[in-house]
Amino acid sequence: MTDPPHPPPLKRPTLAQVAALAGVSVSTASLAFSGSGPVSGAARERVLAAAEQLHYAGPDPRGRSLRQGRSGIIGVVLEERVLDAFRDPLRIAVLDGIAQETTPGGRGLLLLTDVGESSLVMDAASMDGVILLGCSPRIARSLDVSLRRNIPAVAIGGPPMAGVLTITLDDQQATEFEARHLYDLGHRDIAIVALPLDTSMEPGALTADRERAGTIQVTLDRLRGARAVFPESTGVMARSSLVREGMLAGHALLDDPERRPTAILAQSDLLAAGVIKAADELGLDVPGDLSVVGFDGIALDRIVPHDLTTMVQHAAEQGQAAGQAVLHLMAGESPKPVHFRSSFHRGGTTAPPRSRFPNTHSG
Amino acid sequence: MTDPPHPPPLKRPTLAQVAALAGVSVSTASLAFSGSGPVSGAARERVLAAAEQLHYAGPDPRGRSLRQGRSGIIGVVLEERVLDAFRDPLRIAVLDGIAQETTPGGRGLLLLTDVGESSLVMDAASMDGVILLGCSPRIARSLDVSLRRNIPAVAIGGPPMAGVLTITLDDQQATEFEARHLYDLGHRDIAIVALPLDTSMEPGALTADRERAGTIQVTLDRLRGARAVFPESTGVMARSSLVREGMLAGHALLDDPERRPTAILAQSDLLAAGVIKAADELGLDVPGDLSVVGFDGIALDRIVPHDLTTMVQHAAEQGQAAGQAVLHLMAGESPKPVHFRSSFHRGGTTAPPRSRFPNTHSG
DNA sequence: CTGTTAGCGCATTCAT
DNA sequence: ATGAATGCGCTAACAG
Repeated sequence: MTDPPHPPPLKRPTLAQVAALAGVSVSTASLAFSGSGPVSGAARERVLAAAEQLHYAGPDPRGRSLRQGRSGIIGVVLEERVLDAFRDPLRIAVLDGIAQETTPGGRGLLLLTDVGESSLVMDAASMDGVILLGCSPRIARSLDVSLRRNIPAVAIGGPPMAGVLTITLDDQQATEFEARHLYDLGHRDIAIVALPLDTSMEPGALTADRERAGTIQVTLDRLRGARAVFPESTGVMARSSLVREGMLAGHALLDDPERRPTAILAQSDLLAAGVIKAADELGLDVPGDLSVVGFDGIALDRIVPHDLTTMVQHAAEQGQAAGQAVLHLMAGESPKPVHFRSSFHRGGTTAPPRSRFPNTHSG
Repeated sequence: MTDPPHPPPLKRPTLAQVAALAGVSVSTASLAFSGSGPVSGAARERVLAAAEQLHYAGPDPRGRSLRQGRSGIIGVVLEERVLDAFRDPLRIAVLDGIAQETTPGGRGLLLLTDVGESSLVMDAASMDGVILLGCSPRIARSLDVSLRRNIPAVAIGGPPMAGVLTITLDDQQATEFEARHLYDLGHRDIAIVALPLDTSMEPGALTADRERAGTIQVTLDRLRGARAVFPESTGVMARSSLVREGMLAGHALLDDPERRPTAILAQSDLLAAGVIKAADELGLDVPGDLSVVGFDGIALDRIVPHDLTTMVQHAAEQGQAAGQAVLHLMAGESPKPVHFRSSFHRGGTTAPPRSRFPNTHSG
């Protein structure tokens, strides 16, 4: 925060000046703008004319916000830089849902990226409410400030936190459902392509050590769901939810024909798309040689020509629910916690495993 | 704005209360927090202790912002709803560039979607500066309010507007360059897949009427560039920059073998990817049977297995430039206008057209 | 219908 | 090094 000492504060006309020019009191002028009180048509006319003449653009939000005790701004905390956060179509859909609910009524969304000196931002910004996207414990630090300010907070996913209305997701159960789907098809040797376990972790094999050090709830939950069916399953951790990352992971898991799993459970659709592309490059048929499931249910049908088997998340609705919840909290109400369930989409990327021993094929 | 009458303003501790508890004056307490003046270590200690005890989370941004005349908030105006705006990877990159430059120093980005009652938001939000993304004239209305408030404004692309520092792009020249590339390869019969001409326009054929009614600068500029080389060229207008839309457009242009162009100039890489997919579906070889160029230079190599010939825009840098410019304006300086040039990327999706009359093939 | 009064919470003079 | 006073621009009570 080493700005030049005093960025010259532009001089703007004030309501008092307008009132003076119009020959009315400030309160009358105020009413003329807000329309929330009885003002004679003539008075209003004069005020507006005076405003026009002075290039007065309406009440200054700063004064208004100080007086009213609210700013009309809702913060959205992202855990990554914008580029990474919005590369994920799911997150965009969530944000869109939030925007749909909250921006009517003259409210705005303040984007806060929780990187570096973000706590400064949370300090400096005046928000009426805050929505948290993403959910490592590091975020708790930022959150702490909001809570101390008594700013209503809503989180989507993530661990339950005191003072935060959390919109809960079924990551674990949903993944377990998928895993069971693979199990029921006959798969016994599956591999996982996981999302990052921690923001500061390098991608690589999914070792027990790294898992223990993991902090990102959604990754851990989905892992847990997979382990409920395949306790010994392992795999690789990707750097982020990107097709490219999925390809790298896919090659890591599939390049060696000796140790190929019969199915891969990817923790996002984009990762799954990458895995399928890797399989394509290796000449493997999906689902003939390899079953693949994703997670999210984003429209992927143009990236890979497959109809991906996945768990569909209702992202826009999650965003809307978060938006509604924070508005309710701001109004002093006590909205009930919401839980979202994913829906299973049986696409065309899963099938029974090809027998390892074609000659025992009892057909 | 029909909120319940009086959303109960949460009671938060004030600096005065902290000062009282600490046994110092408010000004001393203020200095203890801002650190911008001489305070004895002992006094600071006492103030911080008192703050801790009262759960005081630091100076309230509202009072501070009113007093200092600035809020630390930079507005970003989008012309569409979040979902549409951020489906475009280019826009995300631009936003990321903006964030990189502006969010250090404790500033936040306020997302303003210019839909519906947006002008309310521009009225209500206190911003120190504003950056405009997208550029239909409708935006001028929103802008008007900011300008009247003397809020520094920077636009990326779009028509020059009074009072706005515009970061100019070379859409027209860049498209002309691409068109000439196709011409030089021997193409004489090309079709255009255009971005929307107006936010309220249905997709369909690119007629002269619709073009005249077009309002979106970037689309018009790129059309103009194409026309500089192929004055008679026509094509279709897509609904937005999406692969799916590109496929629809591609089929519209390619399904009838009798009237197939030898090359398609798409106004975005995503549209180009869709065109290529449509060509694939029709059994057409790219670039053998059809040359395709895009625009933007986003990393597309995982969506279609082609290396797309395109004009690379330096999106992140554009965002950074806009961020820097608005910061300079806020500091009272007069930054110079910036112009960005796209770079031509010769990929593998363009080649000379196959002769229409193989038997005249003079090889 | 209109004007008067009184702060909202804070950073900043200018004294001491 | 500290404190007292001032007002940033506005809106909400209340009084007329």
